[in-house]
Amino acid sequence: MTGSTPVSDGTTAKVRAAMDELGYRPNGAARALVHGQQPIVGVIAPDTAAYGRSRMLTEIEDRARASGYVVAIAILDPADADGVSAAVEVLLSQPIVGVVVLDYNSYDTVRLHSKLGAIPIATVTNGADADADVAHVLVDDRAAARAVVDHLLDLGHRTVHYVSVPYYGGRSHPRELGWREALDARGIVPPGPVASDWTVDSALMAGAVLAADAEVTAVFCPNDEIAFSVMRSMHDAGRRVPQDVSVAGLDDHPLAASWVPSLTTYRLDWGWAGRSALELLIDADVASTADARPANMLLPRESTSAPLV
Amino acid sequence: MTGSTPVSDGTTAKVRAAMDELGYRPNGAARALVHGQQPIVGVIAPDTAAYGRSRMLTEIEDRARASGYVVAIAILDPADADGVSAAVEVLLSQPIVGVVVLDYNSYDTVRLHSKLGAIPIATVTNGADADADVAHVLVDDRAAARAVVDHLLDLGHRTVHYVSVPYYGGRSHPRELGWREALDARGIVPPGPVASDWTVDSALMAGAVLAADAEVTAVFCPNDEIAFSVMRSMHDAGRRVPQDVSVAGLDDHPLAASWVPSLTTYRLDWGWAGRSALELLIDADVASTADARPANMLLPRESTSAPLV
DNA sequence: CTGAAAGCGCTTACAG
DNA sequence: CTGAAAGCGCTTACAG
Repeated sequence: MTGSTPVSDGTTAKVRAAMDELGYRPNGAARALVHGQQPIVGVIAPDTAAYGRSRMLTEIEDRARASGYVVAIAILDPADADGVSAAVEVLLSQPIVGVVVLDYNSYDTVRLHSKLGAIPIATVTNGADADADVAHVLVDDRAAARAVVDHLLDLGHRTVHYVSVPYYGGRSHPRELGWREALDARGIVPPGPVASDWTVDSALMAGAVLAADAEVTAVFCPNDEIAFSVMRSMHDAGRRVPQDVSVAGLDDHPLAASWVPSLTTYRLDWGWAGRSALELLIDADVASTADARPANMLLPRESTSAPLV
Repeated sequence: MTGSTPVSDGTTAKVRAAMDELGYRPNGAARALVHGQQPIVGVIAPDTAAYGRSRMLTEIEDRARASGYVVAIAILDPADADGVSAAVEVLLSQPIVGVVVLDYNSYDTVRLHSKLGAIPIATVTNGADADADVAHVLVDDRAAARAVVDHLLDLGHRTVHYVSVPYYGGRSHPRELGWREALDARGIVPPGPVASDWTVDSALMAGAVLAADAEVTAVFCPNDEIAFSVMRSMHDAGRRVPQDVSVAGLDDHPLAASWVPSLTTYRLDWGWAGRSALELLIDADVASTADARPANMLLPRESTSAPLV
């Protein structure tokens, strides 16, 4: 069956026939015992419903299955350190091949555990905590944010406001850094960001705060979902998008083009990121991913325009 | 360690200390060999990015982890029978506890394989192919659709149009059946549905067809994502929602309330469905799920109103 | 080519 | 309470 030893055709056929007749299926656990490893890769991520992660998960699973691996998933709140530890324990109770981490925040926690168990990990990072010790795929959030803010500035806005979201260890999100960089480059002092989290309700409130400020003519949101809610709040406050306020997001969510007005955003190739991270784990031939670099791009749409004079 | 045999406290402590020092972790494969089963449950679903399924997956994983199970996922196009078979093989190469099927369409395929391997399965079904032989959680799509269409009719619309989507074996989707039922109950002959699939582009085209028909004053869409696109097409054609055309969806997508106009829809408790399906697999005490019945409900919002006279 | 032994890392009886 | 044997279902050398 394994093909490791020459066997006559007749015998092979007889064995195969018996297998079919009995519905025989090799026991993966026994196999794993011998090989010392299960053909399983773990994925750890918070909230896989968010657009980027859901894309990555889909592509990881697809790529893994193509190579005969099963994907085991743990979805957790990275803030819950105990929960993360427990989940890692459950995952590592199987002699799995490695773990793909789709969350920057729980990154350190997982790395800790991975060291304990010597389990390989690969992570998708936006650069903030890239670490030469850990295999990672880089998604350049900062450059993407800069491109969006530059677009807004190029349209003639004097400044661009930002909705901030919590980030790893109290640091600034790379998208926030990109926003600051773009303003700094033109000698503009960044206005104070309006705080939000990743929920719809919180984003609606942040949007209301921005809508109430007559100075605001352009808003950059850290992702498209937040931008949708901000546009809603602008509408509720009677401020037209883009005539009164331009709003831009980041990711290119599937609904971004359907929204009224359609959302200006920046496409990030999350599918590529997920796939590449997985290959880091199961492929020796890592270099092959280098030339598959994604075509990220700015997508100007209806939600942004020059400010009214 | 297993607690199956009495051991003195001193010895227990020494063993624990040694475990910590060596970073010992029991080998799950060896354990599984003895027990004849891995603490793994499989999940088979197409496109986990869609709202309902992403909710179910999240809850399934959460519930499974709480009981010490790992969730192994296979994401596949149900139309691809060979792909489904292959994925099931990969999944079943592990002696897993069972499989939760989140897709009505691939249901039969999986059942076939599950019979071969005698692997228990639990499925989330909308009633169309409910089968007493298979453990299932019922999500009453038909009743939900009826409630939405009734709402539209109650507002005074003479009829309600429908965007149809492909379904299992060429049959009508239960949401389509609910739509027909509601119209039939009032003696209204259902207008021909406009065909679409689950993609944004296809829904936009269906919306354009409906927008071009001056007779159309109310549209029921099989889910919220499609409704969003239909609203976009209405806008592009210069038809106002809800003044000229009322549009309603089904699911209560997180963005439904943020959309402009906010979308009238019907909340389905997908989290409950996923969780319950998993419990069917790992809990002997199935009855406990019965009284946890979800509070589904109609959510009238801005996208629907009485027709202009 | 074929057959039988050893061993993967555990758990469960079963003697002491 | 402690220690050592048997066996879970496979794969890999190793004799014939």
